[in-house]
Amino acid sequence: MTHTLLWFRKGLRLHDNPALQMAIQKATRLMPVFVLDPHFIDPDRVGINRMAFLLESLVDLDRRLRTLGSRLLVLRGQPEEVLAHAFSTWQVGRLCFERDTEPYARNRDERLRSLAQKCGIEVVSPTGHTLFDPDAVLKAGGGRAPLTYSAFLRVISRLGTPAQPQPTPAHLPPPIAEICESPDYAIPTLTELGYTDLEAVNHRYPGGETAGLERLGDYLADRARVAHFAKPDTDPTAFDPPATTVLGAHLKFGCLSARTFYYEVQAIYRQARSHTEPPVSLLAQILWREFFYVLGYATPNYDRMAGNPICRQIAWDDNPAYLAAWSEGRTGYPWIDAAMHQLEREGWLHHLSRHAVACFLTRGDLWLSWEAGQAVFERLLVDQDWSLNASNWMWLSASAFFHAYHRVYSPISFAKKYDPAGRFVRHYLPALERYPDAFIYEPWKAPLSVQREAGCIVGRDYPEPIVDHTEARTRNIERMRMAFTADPSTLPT
DNA sequence: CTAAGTGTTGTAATC
DNA sequence: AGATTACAACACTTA
Ligand SMILES: Cc1cc2nc3c(=O)[nH]c(=O)nc-3n(C[C@H](O)[C@H](O)[C@H](O)COP(=O)(O)OP(=O)(O)OC[C@H]3O[C@@H](n4cnc5c(N)ncnc54)[C@H](O)[C@@H]3O)c2cc1C
Repeated sequence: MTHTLLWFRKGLRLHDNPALQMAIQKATRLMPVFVLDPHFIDPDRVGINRMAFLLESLVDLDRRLRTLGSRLLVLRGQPEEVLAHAFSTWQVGRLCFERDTEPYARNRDERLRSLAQKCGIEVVSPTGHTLFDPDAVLKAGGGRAPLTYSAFLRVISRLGTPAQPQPTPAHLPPPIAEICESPDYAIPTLTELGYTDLEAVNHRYPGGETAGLERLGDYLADRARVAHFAKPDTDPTAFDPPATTVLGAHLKFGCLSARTFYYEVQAIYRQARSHTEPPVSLLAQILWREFFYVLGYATPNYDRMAGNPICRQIAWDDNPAYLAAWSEGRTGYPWIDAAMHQLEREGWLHHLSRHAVACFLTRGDLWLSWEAGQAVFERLLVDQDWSLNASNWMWLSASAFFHAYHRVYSPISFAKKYDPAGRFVRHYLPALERYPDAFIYEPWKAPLSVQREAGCIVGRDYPEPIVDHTEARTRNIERMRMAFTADPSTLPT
């Protein structure tokens, strides 16, 4: 007779879930638990779209558990406290949870592990979130995380292919009788968690395993698009529908298994006459995720410049007015502002839009720290993912991985090649809706008569550009050059 | 050790 | 119109 507590954190799914598989091996009673940790429940730090996505994912998980004779039990409070209580009241003998390599999680899980062991509880914590065990990747790389993508691909090729996805169980052991129908463990509402503006929930694809698998199926149905997917050629201004999968949040919360994604794409490649290759292919995208997960695992202070051995040390400015203008989408550059409004409204941006706004904030125009941008993304992105967010911010700010700092995105010309008529800008910045195409990316250049005609006067109804891009770009490339020559001692050894 | 090859995704001017 | 080039010359990996 074994009472097993299965602790869901990420990995909010029943398909390909190693922790679940191990949990049911010996269990006579299975208690599937999610803990509402106050650390993650904070309307000031977690945007409403991501919280809504999480709650949808929990509702779906509960529904799926119930079809297998089980249910989700939501506990509220510090994980150590509420789980310690659960261990004793439910006579738990075994604790299973998916391994999480982020620093907060490693700390938390270490404490939980020793607590459980003190209570004589067996702890099982398999890898399930990534394609490979990050320790196995490190070992294959000689104990270091590769710093280039191609070196990373070589290293993982030594590991063979990722483990095959595990099937969804056909039935589950029930929880102990007293709590099967108890209303005490219900999934909360947004209001209960302190969110007030419920109208603002506007993410495009709902959360949950069911929705994630469905979205994957829908995207993969266009086999030619999958086979010929080339990331830099996808259109950042496409929004209805977006050009890429928008599966980031499902992958981050584990509603969708990375291995399932991997093998489903492989299946299409096998039937296609030809397909694209890394680094641009669709399969390559899930490998980028893997690459950055390993780096985040192996690198100290990964989400900061200070004390981060792979991050170039740069004397960024501190300018709260610029930062506010950027994060609130009022820089005076319509393409940048429209993207920031899309981020705020929907919690998602195309990869190249992320490039554009990140470059603008850091080395391109405003010369502000990537950490400030990371914090804004962390709050607003539905697919916010600790390793990926930090990695990509370092990339765009030329702090690590990427060094061709004279390649600066233009906030005027870049989006024009995709969307000369400015559909994207008009959609996300309705104030500019009636501008003629010729001025949609540079409204300040429109003659006053045109501005009046369009019903939007620059400086009154829409801001003047906060910096002159051409000047800022020249100056910042020079500053970059100095940062690159100034301090070679900060480079990794 | 040195040296050559390589690197997801820029822009603007030019032919 | 699509490819080529200047811009200015970097870091990491591997031979
Ligand atoms: C400044 C900046 C911050 C970012 N922050 C995040 C973040 O917090 N969370 C996040 O998931 N992605 C982040 N990205 C990476 C990338 O932009 C998104 O993963 C992608 O745009 C999400 O859209 P999608 O799911 O349609 O991507 P697709 O192109 O459909 O890719 C499928 C999946 O592959 C993975 N992937 C794709 N591109 C990358 C990449 N560059 N790095 C790592 N994994 C990748 C993601 O899991 C993604 O969902 C960031 C990029 C930048 C430039």
